[in-house]
Amino acid sequence: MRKISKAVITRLPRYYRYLDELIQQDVERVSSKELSDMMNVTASQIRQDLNNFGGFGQQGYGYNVKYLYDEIGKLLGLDVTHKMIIVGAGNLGQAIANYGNFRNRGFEITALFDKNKDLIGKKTVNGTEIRDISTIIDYVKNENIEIVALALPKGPATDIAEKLVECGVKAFWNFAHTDLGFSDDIIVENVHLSESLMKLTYRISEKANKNK
Amino acid sequence: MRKISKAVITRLPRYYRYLDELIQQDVERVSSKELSDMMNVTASQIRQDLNNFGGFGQQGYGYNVKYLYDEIGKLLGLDVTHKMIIVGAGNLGQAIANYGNFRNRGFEITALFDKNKDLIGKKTVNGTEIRDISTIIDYVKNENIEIVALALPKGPATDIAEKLVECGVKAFWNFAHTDLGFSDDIIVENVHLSESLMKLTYRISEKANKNK
DNA sequence: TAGATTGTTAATCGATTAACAATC
DNA sequence: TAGATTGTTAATCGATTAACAATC
Repeated sequence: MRKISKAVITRLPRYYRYLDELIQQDVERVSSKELSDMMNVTASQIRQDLNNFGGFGQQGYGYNVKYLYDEIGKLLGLDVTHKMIIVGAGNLGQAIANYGNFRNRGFEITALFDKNKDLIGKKTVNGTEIRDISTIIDYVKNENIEIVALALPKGPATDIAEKLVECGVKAFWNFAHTDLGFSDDIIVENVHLSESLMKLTYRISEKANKNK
Repeated sequence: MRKISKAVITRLPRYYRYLDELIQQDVERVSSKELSDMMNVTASQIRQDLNNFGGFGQQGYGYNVKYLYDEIGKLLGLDVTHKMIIVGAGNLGQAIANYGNFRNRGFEITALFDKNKDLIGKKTVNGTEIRDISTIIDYVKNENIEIVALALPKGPATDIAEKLVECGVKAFWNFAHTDLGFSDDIIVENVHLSESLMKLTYRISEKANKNK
């Protein structure tokens, strides 16, 4: 299989979302042209993207919605369970824990961790316990945690992440305002909120300058 | 000025972040080569990117860190104040309101809105009041709000956004799990958390398959 | 002046779009 | 069978990298 580009991978979850909507509308089949109209991308691109992974469609028919949805789900690793913990039980950590759909899609959030004694053992978030961050290393080892969400400031996030890498964690969902500089075999998916907001304000100023 | 590509715009906040770190380390000048080593991009790309906007450097010297930082800040619209409200005062809305640095960077969060009577008028987040969502239209008109952050489920988010567009809002920071299908003069910056997480699990499965 | 490093042009690479034969 | 639409090759477009003259 040839190397899949980042651009293609970024589009997969979006296809998945639109297919989910079609399923909810009881739509059984869809052509690349129909999907292209809904999603504002070219039909050509949809067909190219999908054919990176295999022939999911059928000439003269199009794509079976449910089948394509399931296949993309498999590509995205949503057919297996992922054990995840959240480090940092502030608003952001709690928001992640509460993001309802995650559980339905095979994500199992087994614990949150924080250093705040007022939270540890005293509060649950969506039924999940908040544990003492000093116990995280043993926990991760024993529970075979696959994904660690980092919802705490960059200093402590970097420290914790380094320790966790040493004990075998291979995937981080990083909300801290820094790039964790690990080697390529450690997967880091960044969510840099402030950078997203800056893209927004860039576009605002760009528009303002145009109207001058 | 020629059309700036999305890829370039996405990189600007990242340059900005690294320059900020250099300032904090009292570094005065930096060459594209040095920056390229720090950031894992090519020096050529840095020079190309910056030259879309003007000659910020000096041959034989490199770039003055503070000057370049300020110039990129201006490009990103961070030299002016942006009035923003947050719709949805759940964990995510509160997390956004508490994201400390926003205020320092010229973002003024003037209110949160929610439909939950237990929150309205009863709680403040980082000093900001939670208001009744039924009052949002008048508020936005009177207060001249520029950016609306949508931190609520897709159904209500879509409804509210449509009403707000009618009364003149031009920019949304959208955390709802949907693409708001507005015309091009409405700026929408999406933060699709679940799609980010799926990119992560894609990479996990990809790696697992490779090792088979 | 010599050395360093930008700004910028040209070359390469990769991604998107167009076109159409294959085939359901 | 005829019509529709995919899968796939070829053409185009755009973004990244390389190279080097300009210049501080």
